Amino acid sequence: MGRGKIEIKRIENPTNRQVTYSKRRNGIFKKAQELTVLCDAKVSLIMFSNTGKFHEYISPTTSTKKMFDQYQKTLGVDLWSTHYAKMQETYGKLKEINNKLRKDIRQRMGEDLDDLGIEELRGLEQKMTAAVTNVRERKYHVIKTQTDTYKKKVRNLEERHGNILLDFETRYDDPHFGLVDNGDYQSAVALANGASNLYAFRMQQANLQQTAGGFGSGDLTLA
Amino acid sequence: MGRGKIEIKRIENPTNRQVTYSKRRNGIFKKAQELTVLCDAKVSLIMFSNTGKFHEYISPTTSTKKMFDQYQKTLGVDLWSTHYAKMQETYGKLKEINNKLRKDIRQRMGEDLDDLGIEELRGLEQKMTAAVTNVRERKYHVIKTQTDTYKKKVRNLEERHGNILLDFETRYDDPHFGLVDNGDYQSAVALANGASNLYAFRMQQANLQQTAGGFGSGDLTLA
DNA sequence: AACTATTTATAAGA
DNA sequence: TTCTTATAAATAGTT
Repeated sequence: MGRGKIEIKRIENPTNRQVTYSKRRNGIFKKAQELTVLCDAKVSLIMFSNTGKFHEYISPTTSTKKMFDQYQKTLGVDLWSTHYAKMQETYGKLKEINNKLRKDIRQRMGEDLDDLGIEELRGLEQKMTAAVTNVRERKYHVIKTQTDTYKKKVRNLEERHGNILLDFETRYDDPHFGLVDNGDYQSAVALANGASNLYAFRMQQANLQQTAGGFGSGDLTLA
Repeated sequence: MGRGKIEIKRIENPTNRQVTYSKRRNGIFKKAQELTVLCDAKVSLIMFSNTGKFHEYISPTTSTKKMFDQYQKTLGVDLWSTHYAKMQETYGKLKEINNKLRKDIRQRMGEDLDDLGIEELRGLEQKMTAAVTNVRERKYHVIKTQTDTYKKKVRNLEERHGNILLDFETRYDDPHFGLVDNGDYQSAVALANGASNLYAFRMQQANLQQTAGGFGSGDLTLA
């Protein structure tokens, strides 16, 4: 349909090809639109030129996504559905695992035991007993570690106070040294209350060791 | 392009519409194919008639899926990606939950306790101890139930055998009755071995009660 | 991008 | 659906 008949084969001249592409693209789009209107059809027409240029016609009554959904539905399955199916499958498996894990936990919580037989119950009890032992041991370990830490801190404190007291006593022997300006208020008070209180003070610190054996989280440093 | 010019508007006559659809469909497919060849383009043409009939043209150098991937790539993003992303997100959450559940289980198994503080360990131990108690109680319950069941069965057996023996003894008193044809082989043997064995046989059945107190799952019915 | 000779598509009818 | 054919529409080559 033109000045001359053409053979339907690739147009080698790039300019010609481009021009023909442009003209025929318009033509086919018009046809698509006419078909849509005349026959009340839904048409999706997507084209990429050999240079990668994108053009599309889509009937106004639909959308490209709808067309593709319908396409997949019509052709039964594939395209993305396999991907979808795999995702769904994965999802299902994850959920299943999730449920099993939850059930396991519930049983370890002593619930949902109705469908366990005696052997299973016995095994569960055994495992749990062993586990409790583990937890208990770990607890003791942590307690011990923490206690040791406190012990060390207390020992450190005792040492420092011992030194302070020693220092103090030394300075006490030296009447030229200002007492209160030492800056250690407690030591000063202790001194003021006499020698017996010095021991009490020491003991007070030492007693911390036992108190610290508990689970308070205070940090034992000098104020 | 026909015997008469037509207005581009929906063809109301269904037959005419169908005929036109068919003719023009061929036409547009031919155009698409020519465009593909002449201009080295990629064309995807998908159509649904108003009656839902599906037809498609796709350039031989590509595929519908490829066209759609390219379509999505060209138009930036979306279409399925949002759906995908949501699924991926859901997966992530499920996986995370599963991991937490697993960790919980591991801790209830007495493992992976390193990052628990004393309070947590103490709580865990307490919960587990309570749970073990539950399991143990359930176990005892099941054992008791099963034992009761066996007891009943045994009692039933004893009764039946008591009756059989009684019956047997009665018949034994009646010389007109054929012994072996009774069909009860054991009873017959017991008889053959004398009265003391009758007692032993009775005891053998009674002893089942203790044996059945264990956890064998055999069904205690007469052979 | 416009022109136009010519080919092609197709509306109506069979 | 397919064929036919008069006519409308598309477009190849040109400007």
